[in-house]
Amino acid sequence: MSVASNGLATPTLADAELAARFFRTLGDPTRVRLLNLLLAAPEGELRVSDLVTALAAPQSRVSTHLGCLRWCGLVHTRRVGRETYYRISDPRVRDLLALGSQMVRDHAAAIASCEVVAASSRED
Amino acid sequence: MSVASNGLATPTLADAELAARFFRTLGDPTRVRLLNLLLAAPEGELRVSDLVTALAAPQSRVSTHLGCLRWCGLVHTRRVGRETYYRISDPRVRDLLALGSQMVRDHAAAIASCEVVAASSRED
DNA sequence: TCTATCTATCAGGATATCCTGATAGATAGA
DNA sequence: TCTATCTATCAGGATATCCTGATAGATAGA
Repeated sequence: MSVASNGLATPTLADAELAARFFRTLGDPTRVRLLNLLLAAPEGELRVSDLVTALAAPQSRVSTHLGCLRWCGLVHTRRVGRETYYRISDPRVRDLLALGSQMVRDHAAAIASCEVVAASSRED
Repeated sequence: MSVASNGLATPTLADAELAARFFRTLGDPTRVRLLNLLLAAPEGELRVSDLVTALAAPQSRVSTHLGCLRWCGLVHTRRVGRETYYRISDPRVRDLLALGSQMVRDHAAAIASCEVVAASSRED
């Protein structure tokens, strides 16, 4: 990252690609729900089976998305016997989701109808 | 959105879908770069042609992504003759990108190698 | 040891997202 | 009026992302 003459950071293309990839990690409803469930968990952690129940989604889908979140460093795991406990690993995840949710509230109508990039050839 | 017994907000599925869609808006490197350029612009705004030059990207790509950002309410525009000026419309965009960049710095290695969901059948 | 349970991962297919090059509408200036 | 410029949008194709159902490995308990 370089610093422009106005003092603002100007990320490089590589920085932008990483940032975009990072935001895409938050760009799936199942992952958002998983993170919210973990953030709201009384002990701060839940097992895969708890999350499957809470989401009412197929176990394979839950595990795959948890794997994504884990790989990207947003959650970490603790294995006990045949169960795996998941927990948010970075407190900023909460801030990020809160900020996102807050903005969504203000732009809800626009975002709901917003097609990413190509807005034409789909009925949606 | 409902509020759980522990006082934490538990977004509904619809909320999660909106939030995910919102984060996907930030999930493309071209859009991240456009937002960063606008945030760093001296007057707070730039024309499409300025952005095309800065990104060294095809004009159609720049315009399409700007259209996406505009549609989702992150930027707004001002037309002067045949030129269009773009400007960040919500100050929280800066906070969001800053928070994201900060987290990326700490998780860079993981995120760089992180495949979203399906991690197997691609060489990348 | 044998069986049920928990989780991670794969295969195959569907859809969303993105790209490039071309084009059309509007406008400025000659 | 005529031409060059600016921007938005489209068509067609490529790739990324996601889904479901099946399966394999590990472990607990009978």
